[in-house]
Amino acid sequence: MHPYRTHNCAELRQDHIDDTVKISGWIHRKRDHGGVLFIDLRDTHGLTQCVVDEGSPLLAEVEKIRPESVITVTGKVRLRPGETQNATMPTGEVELYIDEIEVQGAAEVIPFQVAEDDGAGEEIRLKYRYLDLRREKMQKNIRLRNDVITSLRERMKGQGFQEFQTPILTASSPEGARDFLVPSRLNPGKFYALPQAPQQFKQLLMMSGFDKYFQIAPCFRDEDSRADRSPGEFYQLDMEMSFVTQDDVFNVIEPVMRGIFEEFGGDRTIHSDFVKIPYLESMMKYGSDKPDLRNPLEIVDVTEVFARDDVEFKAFKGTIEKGGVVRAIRAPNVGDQPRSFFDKLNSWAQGEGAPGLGYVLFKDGEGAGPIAKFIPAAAQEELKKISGAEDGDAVFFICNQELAAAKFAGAAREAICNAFPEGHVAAREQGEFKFCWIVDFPMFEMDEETGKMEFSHNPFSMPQGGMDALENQDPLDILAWQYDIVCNGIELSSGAIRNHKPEIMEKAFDMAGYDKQVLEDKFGGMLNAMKFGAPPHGGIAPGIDRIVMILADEPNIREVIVFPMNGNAQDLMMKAPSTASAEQLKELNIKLDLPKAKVKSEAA
RNA sequence: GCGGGCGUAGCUCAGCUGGUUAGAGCGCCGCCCUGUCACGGCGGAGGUCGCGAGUUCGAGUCUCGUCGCUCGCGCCA
Repeated sequence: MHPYRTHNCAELRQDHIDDTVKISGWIHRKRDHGGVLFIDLRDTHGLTQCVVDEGSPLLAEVEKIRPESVITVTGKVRLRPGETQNATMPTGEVELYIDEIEVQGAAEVIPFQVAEDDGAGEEIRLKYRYLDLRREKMQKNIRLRNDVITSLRERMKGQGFQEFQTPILTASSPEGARDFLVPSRLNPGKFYALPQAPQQFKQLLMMSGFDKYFQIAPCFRDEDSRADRSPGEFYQLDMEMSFVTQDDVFNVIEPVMRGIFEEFGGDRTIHSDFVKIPYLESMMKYGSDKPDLRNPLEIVDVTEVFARDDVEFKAFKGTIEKGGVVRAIRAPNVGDQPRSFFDKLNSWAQGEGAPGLGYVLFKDGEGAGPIAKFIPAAAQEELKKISGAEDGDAVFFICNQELAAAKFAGAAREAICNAFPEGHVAAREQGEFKFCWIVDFPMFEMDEETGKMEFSHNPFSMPQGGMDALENQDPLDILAWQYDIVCNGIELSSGAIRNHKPEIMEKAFDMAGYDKQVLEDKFGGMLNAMKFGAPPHGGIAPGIDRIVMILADEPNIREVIVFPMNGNAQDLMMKAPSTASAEQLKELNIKLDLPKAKVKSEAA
């Protein structure tokens, strides 16, 4: 007989009755009745009830073994008597009568409960992640993650993509997020950077003649965390292909996404259309470049109404005179909402730093609410016309400079939708995945603080119109072959048709204020490669953690990562990051120059 | 870097307007219990109320500072 097990903890059935079997696992629960004692033995597959029968010499020993200890038990499978069968357990018809028991790994008293969700906080869960991972929900999430990744691989391979591995120690790049740096011992004073994405490598693979690349790629970015952004590192389904247009990339990735969400989405439905929304339209209608299309509210521009001479709302007029805009959101059928509905939204807006959230409620044929008196009837009619509002609807207003107004209107659109009671006509749709492509991103944007022109997204994107556009269009009007894919308000990925022409590359970087020397220094490898025959190519890189997070219906991305860091990019279990020894630093030619406050807290 | 929330037993939390010995559930320890499956019963241990200052006759409770966690903004494919 095998030393540890003949079956796993989910296998035993009536077929096994009278067999002598051996199973191993963790003690999930113990129920001690004095004479007879039950153990639910757990492994990753399931649970099996084991019995220490009355009069067994093992009783005293077993009573002392704590929950979460690992044991191996040997004994005979027996049918459970009549009404003691448990229909809620797959193995509930039978039980194992223990003849022998061996403790493989004793457990001390555990800091939180594994067998049930006792609400333990994240800090302690991360410190004892291996205990947390034993819990049913985490096992399920991680299994889902594994299944998703397997399926992604198969779907990509099925479309003829080859899987690659690219370097982890590589060069820093000036665009994008902050890099993680790794000092080089062999090259004093020099540093590797961890890749923010294998961007250049995958493009170089295209230039190397591989047609279709993909990788389950680790990416490293030294940026602050969010609920949907794991600090430090995350994984992408990174892909790139040659001789393609934007539509070709969409046609490859849409069936992958649709397939994954159908396969693992349970009873949630996927909208068949992956709607394409130009960036500018998305910012106007949804106030965001990652709109949640389950929210039916739309934003409209009503600047002209508030600019009318007969409208006397000074707060908005002043902003309009300084070039600002007024955006409006129609909230349907809120005539019967209590005053608190509007007050809560107003205090939400104030909490966001706005003066408030003005509105007009159209009720009984006239406009009501705090600012209605500044808007004469004719102008109110105009507002109704533009926003589509009818009697019983309210229209909320946001006034600011264009970008700020768009962003705040986007936030207000979400806040208003969230404020609707359950079952409201405009409440967020449930049980759906609504995808969209955001396309036609601007190539450049103006940094509001410095007034300098910058790449608005990826500097390697091909400008629409190529060299001609760069030379002859207003830079701020140039669009890029740059796209994002969004699901339920979460940005899953962005991608682009890349710039594969060195002269366009040089021109674009020049326009973004990069010296030719910088381009040489930082992207010399790829720029050179472009001069030796580069195919047109493009790709995309959907975030795997986010996909799994949506599929698992988890509000926090750390719930689908085995060993995540906390919000401050610390691994509480492994105690990373940690200090380096004097020897290590010396070897790397590094001297520390720490801020005073840090030194103090370190000492304390 | 900024703003909101939280910090009380191993875990999750209660503790009203400041007032005697800070509570509950789970867990833990002991005893009892022959069929449970969140087993049950009786008893018990366990607290720097994050830390530091202040106000007060008196602070878990009020004030200020500080640290930690978390959510959001900034930042960021």
